[in-house]
Amino acid sequence: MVCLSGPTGAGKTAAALALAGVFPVSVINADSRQVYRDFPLITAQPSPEERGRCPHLLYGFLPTEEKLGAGEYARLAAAAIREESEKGRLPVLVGGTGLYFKALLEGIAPIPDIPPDISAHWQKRCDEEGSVALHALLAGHDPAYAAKIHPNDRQRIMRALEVWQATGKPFSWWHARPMEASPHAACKIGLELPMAELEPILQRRIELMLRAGALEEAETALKRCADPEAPGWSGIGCAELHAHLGGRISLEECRALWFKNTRAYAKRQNTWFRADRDIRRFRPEETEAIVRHVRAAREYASGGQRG
RNA sequence: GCCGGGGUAGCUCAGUUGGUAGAGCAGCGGACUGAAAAUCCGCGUGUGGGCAGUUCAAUUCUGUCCCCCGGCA
Repeated sequence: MVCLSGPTGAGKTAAALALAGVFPVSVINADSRQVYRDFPLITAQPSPEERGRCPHLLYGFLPTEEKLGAGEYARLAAAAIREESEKGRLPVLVGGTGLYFKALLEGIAPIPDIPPDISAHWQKRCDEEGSVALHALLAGHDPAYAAKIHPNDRQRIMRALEVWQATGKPFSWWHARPMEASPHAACKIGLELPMAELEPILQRRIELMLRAGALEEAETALKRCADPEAPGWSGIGCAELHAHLGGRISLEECRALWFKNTRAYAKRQNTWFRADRDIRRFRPEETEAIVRHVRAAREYASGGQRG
């Protein structure tokens, strides 16, 4: 399979379709936001026209009020990869969510789902006592993991505490258990663009989204699910439009915030993918080189099977 | 022209009873095991508007000039 990563706006969809012009590609989403049904435009999902050019899986199927954890994603993606491979198609994972790629390729600790009341309990305690106090508490039960995370990192502190309470085992105990990595060899490709070149693209894309009806999309989504805390609303663009529709910020402020947050996100994605030395990097317009690279990887893989 | 407020980091500002300054945001770098478009961490030399004066020492006090904002003319 091929894993196509890179920051938002770098042209992953176009590169995937270029591959689809040469190989029997099935595109599988690897983006935590493009799974949402109510935000096809704002999360930059492939258009219906684009989806018509080859099979596309795991896009736009989740309602706004539901969340898709990395483990559940990895299961869905692994099943899709297996099915498409069996059909003789080349699975091309496309997305910008580093944790999803990691969970899929390297596996993820087999931790059971946490009952919602336990999560809510730690959320409440964190609000009341603060993350530093809970970090100290965590250090008493799981010093190894507490040492790895910062006392301000409430999200990770709460996750570790709820796993510990719900399973009776420390978070780091779970991490030490064997994980199920993907059996498929991955050809990792990363699109890369200097921030100075990416910036105007991101700026322009927001304007295009607004012109194409992003406000209307958010209004419709608001009728289905008005809760700004719902998982689907936490996407960049979604949250800003929600605030604007609620009258909390002007459209101009919305635009500015949307761009600022998108840019910061692209930087975080670069940091994540830069750390992976197995990724072969290309500029977005190097489609021919990308095709050659994938062809070579496929020949190597099939040769390896024979020999 | 007069009266008041102000000129300090890229931006918005704080502070220094005189010992040459620090927050937020932005920017840059990093971490990342089920919310990950999330959640966090690290990085701060800037002619303190210009010039002069007082002082051992001025961003701080004094004078003067320049610029911005509000009011009065």
